[in-house]
Amino acid sequence: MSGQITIGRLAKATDTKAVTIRYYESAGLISPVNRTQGGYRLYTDREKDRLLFIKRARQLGLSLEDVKSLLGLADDENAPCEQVDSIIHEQLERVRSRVRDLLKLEQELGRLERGCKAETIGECKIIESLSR
Amino acid sequence: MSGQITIGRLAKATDTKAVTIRYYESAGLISPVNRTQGGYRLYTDREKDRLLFIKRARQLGLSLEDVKSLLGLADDENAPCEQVDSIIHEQLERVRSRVRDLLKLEQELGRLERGCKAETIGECKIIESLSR
DNA sequence: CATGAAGGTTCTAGCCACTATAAGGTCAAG
DNA sequence: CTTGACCTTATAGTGGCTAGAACCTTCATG
Repeated sequence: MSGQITIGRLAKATDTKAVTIRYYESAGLISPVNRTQGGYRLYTDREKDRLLFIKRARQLGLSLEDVKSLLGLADDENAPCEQVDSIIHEQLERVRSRVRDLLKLEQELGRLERGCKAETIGECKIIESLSR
Repeated sequence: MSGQITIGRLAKATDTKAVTIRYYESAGLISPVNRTQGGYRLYTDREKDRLLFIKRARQLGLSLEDVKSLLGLADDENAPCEQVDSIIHEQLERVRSRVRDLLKLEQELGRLERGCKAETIGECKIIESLSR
């Protein structure tokens, strides 16, 4: 029961930045909240929960678009969770494919690194590989 | 000895897009070339080689900034190749660290995927995890 | 030599998810 | 009432392109 807090406190409480919270509002992930007479945004636990949800989803590497979908889905208790599953599944596939690509890259970079025993650019195997 | 070619032909020859080549020029990776009377850029093998160098470096995941440095270094035969090595080494480290992160993500996403046997959002373990 | 298609030119805006900066207004404590 | 921490909006920038508009050039045809 922390009552109403300003954006800075919410930022601290959720380890986000105030600008990011405002950005989420402008992007439609968090709806506009009540303001003080002076125009300061006032947040409640509701927004804190929502922001933490967003944070956790972002930590899964999901796009804001996907996070937005999840937030929408989360609000309808009786809807089937197929779409949730497929968002997660597709993300998993993206991650797996990215890992495969990066492992190939790691191999290649490793080969280059080990291959170069030169002192000067003229003899450098790395520059040589890149040049053809 | 292909002589002078227009941007579209260079693009085809290097599997790049013309806009990308112009972008590289504006970014300082390729220097401005001679033009026809009508203003068409005319490229030679020199630029073709340079572009292929850029492509290969980009395939290693290097930033245009790093590619630019490599191009600069490549031009000085007698310079030590330390800096080349360190660009590659740092990229390798970035890739390794990214792989580690993505593998953790894969674990987490896999757990979520396997954990959800629910039919509706109300019982969905994924939404539950994200909600706290 | 005229025409038309294919391909070139510059410029501007958009993508994503922020980050940075400026110029100003509000709030609470002392 | 002043101070200083915090808030406000607006604008521009990041990287590495991509998309589109409006216009101009080139070159193979008829």
